[in-house]
Amino acid sequence: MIQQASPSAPAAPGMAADLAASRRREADAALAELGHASTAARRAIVEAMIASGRLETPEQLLHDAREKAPATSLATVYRTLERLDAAGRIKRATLASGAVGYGFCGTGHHEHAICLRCGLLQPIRPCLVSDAPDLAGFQVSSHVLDFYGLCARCASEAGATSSGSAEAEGTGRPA
Amino acid sequence: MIQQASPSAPAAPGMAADLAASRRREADAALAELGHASTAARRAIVEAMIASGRLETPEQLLHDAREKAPATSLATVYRTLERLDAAGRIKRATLASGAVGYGFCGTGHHEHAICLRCGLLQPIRPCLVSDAPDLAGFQVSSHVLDFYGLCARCASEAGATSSGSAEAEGTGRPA
DNA sequence: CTGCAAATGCGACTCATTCTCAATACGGAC
DNA sequence: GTCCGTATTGAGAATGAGTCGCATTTGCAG
Repeated sequence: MIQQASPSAPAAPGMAADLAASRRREADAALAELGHASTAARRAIVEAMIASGRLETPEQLLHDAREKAPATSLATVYRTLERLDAAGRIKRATLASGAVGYGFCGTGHHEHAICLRCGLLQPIRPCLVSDAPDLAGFQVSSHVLDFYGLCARCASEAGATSSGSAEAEGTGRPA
Repeated sequence: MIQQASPSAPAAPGMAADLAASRRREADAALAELGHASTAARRAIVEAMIASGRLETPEQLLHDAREKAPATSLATVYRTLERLDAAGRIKRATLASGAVGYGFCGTGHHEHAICLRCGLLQPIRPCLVSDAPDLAGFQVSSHVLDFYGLCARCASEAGATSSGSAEAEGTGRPA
C-alpha cells in the first residue's frame, strides 16, 4: 500500500554499489548495536527498511527482505521490528490508507515528517522542542513531534493529477 | 489497565452535581455538533470519556457507559469512537502497558500531555508549533506533538512507592 | 401519535500480531 | 576448520482488537 521507490534488488553496478554497501554497513551497525546475532533474515529486513526510507507494512518488508533472504517469515519480520523498536530505532505510524507502517530511523532523538501518501520518513534534526512547557507538575519524560503531509514528489504528483495515483486516500489527518 | 479517578456513578449531591451537569452539557454539545442523533448509549459513552479525562480502553468505556446505559454494546463504543474521531474529538494513544486508550479532547487544535501511568490527558493550549520548519518541499498539512511522562499525582506516587501501583509499567517510551 | 431513517445489540467474522515448537544457523572455543 | 550450546528461525495455530451484517429498537420530524 505504500510506494516502493528504490530498488531493493542486488545493487546495480556503478555508483549504486556504494549506496548498497553503505546500507549494508548501516544495517550491520544497527544489528551489532542491538547485541543480537546478525542473521541473514535480520540483515535483509533491516537493509530493506533502510533502503526504502519509508514506512512500510510488515507484509511489504517481508516481500522486500525475501529478495535477499528468501526463506524469511512474517514472524521474523515482527520479531525484528520488536527488537529494533526496543532499541528506539523504529518509527511506527498509521498512514491515511489505514495501513500501519514501520520505518527505520537513525540514532538519537529527532522529529519526523511523514508523507501520508507514500510513507516517506524524513528525519528532522535537531529536535525542535527544546523545552517542555510548564504543565502544573507534569513530569515530561519524552515527546513526539510528527509532521504529516505530502513529500515534494507526492505533492507535485497530486497537484498534476487531482486524484492521487497511490492507494492511500488523503484525509490529511493521521490516525 | 488505566486508572479511573473520578466516580462515574450518578452525581453525588452538592457541588458535584454542577460538574455532572456540565459534563452532560458538554457531551450533548459534542453530539449535537456531530449532527447525529443523541441516543442514550452515545451520551453515556461521551459523558464517561469527559468524566474520566483520561485515555481509556474501549472495554473500560463500555463498563463506564453501562452505568448509565446498561444495554450498551462494545460495537457501539467503537462506532461512537469512530464518529468522534472523524470529528477530530478523539485522542488515541498506546500507553506504557501496551493498552490502546481513547480520550476525549475539546475542539480546536492543541497539544497533549499524556501520563503513561494513569492515562491522564492534559490539553496544552495554545498550539506550541507555530511554524513548520523548511522541509525541502514537504507540504505539512498537520502535526502532532505529544508529551509523555507522569502527571503530578502519579509522579508523587511513583516517588513514594518505588514500584508503581498502577498496572502500566513504565518504559518511559510511548509506543 | 406515527412513520421512517438512523442507531443499536448481538454474534459472526477479519486480519494484524503473537505464540509454540521442532529444526536450523550463528559464532565462540578449541 | 570443526564442534557445540544457544539464539534464532519458519510454519502454522492461536489470540484478540476491531468490524460487519442484520433484525430490532429508538429518536425525532411532521
